[in-house]
Amino acid sequence: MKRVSLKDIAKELGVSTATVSLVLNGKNEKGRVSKKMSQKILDKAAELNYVPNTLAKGLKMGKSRTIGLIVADVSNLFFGTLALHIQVFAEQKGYSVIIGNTNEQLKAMENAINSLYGRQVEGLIITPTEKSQHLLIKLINNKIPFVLVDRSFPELAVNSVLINNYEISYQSTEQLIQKGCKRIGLVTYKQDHYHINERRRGYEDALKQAGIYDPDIMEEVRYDFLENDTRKVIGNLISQKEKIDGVFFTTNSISINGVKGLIKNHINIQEDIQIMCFDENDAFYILPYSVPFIKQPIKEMAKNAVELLIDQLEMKSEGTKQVVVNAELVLSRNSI
Amino acid sequence: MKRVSLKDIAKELGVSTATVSLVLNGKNEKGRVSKKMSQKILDKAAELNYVPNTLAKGLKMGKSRTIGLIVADVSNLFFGTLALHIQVFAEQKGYSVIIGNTNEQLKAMENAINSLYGRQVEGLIITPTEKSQHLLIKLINNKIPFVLVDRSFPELAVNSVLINNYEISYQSTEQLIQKGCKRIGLVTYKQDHYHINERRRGYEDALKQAGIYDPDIMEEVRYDFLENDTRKVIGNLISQKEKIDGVFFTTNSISINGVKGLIKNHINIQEDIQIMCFDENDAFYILPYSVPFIKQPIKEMAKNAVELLIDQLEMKSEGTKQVVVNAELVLSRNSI
DNA sequence: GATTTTTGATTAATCGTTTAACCTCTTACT
DNA sequence: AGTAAGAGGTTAAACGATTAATCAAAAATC
Repeated sequence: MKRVSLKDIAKELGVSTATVSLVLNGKNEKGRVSKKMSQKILDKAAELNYVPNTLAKGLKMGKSRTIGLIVADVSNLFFGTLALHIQVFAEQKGYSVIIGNTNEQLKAMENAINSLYGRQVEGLIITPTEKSQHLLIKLINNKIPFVLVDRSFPELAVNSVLINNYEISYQSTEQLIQKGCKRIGLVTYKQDHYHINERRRGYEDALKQAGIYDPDIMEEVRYDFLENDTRKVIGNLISQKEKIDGVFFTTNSISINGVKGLIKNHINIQEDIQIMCFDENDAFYILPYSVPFIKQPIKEMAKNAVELLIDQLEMKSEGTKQVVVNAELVLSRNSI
Repeated sequence: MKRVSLKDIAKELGVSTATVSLVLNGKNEKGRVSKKMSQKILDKAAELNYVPNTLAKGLKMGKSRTIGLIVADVSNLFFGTLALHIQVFAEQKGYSVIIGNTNEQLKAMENAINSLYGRQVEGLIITPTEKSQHLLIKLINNKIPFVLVDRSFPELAVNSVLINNYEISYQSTEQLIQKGCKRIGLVTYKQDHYHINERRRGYEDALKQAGIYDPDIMEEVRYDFLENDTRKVIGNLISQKEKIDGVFFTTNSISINGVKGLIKNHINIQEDIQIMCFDENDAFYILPYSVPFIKQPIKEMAKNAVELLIDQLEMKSEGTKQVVVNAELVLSRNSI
């Protein structure tokens, strides 16, 4: 079925498209179009089921009312939830969302940016991949508004929405210490993401503060070999001559795999070893022992990212802004 | 920064936009444009960082190369994963994805359809809400190609990608029976979704076949009061005079809440009661006992949905097609 | 040398909207 | 009556791209 255009309505009514456009956009101030005609146009539009062509409008107006969202990982709950919340908030503000995916690949991020740019997005919300600073700088030079979420580069003055990675990690580690842990291991990614490193720094500082810092029980795993590497480092950790009594996992995926590894090695979580996990997971509510974890306020992050971006787009705001939302330390399973 | 258009390149080179367009689209067959000119245009385009305006092109060509994705629930891992896989497959085929969200609300689904239609999507992939048949019929009348995923309406001859809900549920229930369960309860949604009811039917038929069917231990929960209702019905189930020894949960969210409820009531899963959960969850890999569950092939569903839709768009296929992909019964936690 | 072909481009219309500028009647005012 | 103002529209250009039709000059053919 051919789509109904302004022209179709105009033709049926014997008026010009200008008149129709004026009426349908509520722009007939000062009685430019008569009541009667207005009504006829409105009626006809409804009758024909007219839906304006957003592309044409966007082309003419130079505004697409679309924002691009570039996320990292297809199969990660965190990004999925973030994406869908962003969509909801954006829609509330009258913007549509087109998504792009990087799979943590720099090249894919570049492609996504170009593709979305070609689709005339007015701005971008991005969870940048490692070493993507130059792409962001290009965006800045081209004056394309964007907001980073979840991750950022401290050396770049850009809009961002992050959680308090350092602080919450420090506090979480302190918790373990308060519980009596003396040798707290770490499992983190081997990479160069600021936000992950901040988590590590928080952990390290808490240990130093308590005087129990030991680099020997800090392990790194590769993103592309997460399962195997985690299994391996868990093995390392538990076979230390001086037994460890706690572990801090710096991401969701590491937490899951770390817990799996501990269980597989018949470690009794909470009795033999205390753990602290980054990110929420349904599993933590279900396990027969209480798993303390750091809950990221995903919805709030989404909200802030959308607002920050749209403020930029609508010129409500100048300069860059760094928003930090607080993660929450969930100790007891009061939800059960 | 003003976006670079064909016109800009043309002006700088002193040629017409037509020439530029021809070259940049590789349409200069039969030597319509000279080698030299071609190269100059290509170079200039690269120099100016030209990115074609997909909106303008779409307007002109009557093809947006965009598909709309309408999913149900923001915070559900299943849909998030589905959405992102669909995006990846669509991109591989040269299509962008715009997402809409229904939150299981009929009105929101209608809005989403209109919004996406206005954005000239060429087709839609939809997880339809309850009672949305009339919206789909409208789509059919307007000859807008679409594919339903995860859910469908058996009375409508439409394209769909579903899993083998009935069969896998039947088999899963048989498993419980084989394990020796004699009284297997059910927790499902109180609603009118065909796919969920098929799951129930599979469960029921398996019980009937085994001669242990009992409507008294089939419970329903409301979507909007999932947590409370689940807690309540779990209470009902475990306080039956004749003790139940198994439960079948028909969705992911019900499974999670159901397990929570059982644990809260100090039921010993696997010893006191066998369970069977619909949908994968990290939790099931981590629990100290093995939780059998039905794993949906989300990626395959996404792939099929995208292919089905694009075949329609590109006229490779006529009529409607119902694809059924097989879910997998995961019994042992061999992943740990 | 005249005509045809080929080469290498341009012109102009079009997609669906928007909007500044213009036009033509009525009606009102002095 | 003459003119200004208001009412109610229309015209036409523009957004950025595509493409059928056309054109001019050079090369090839007879």
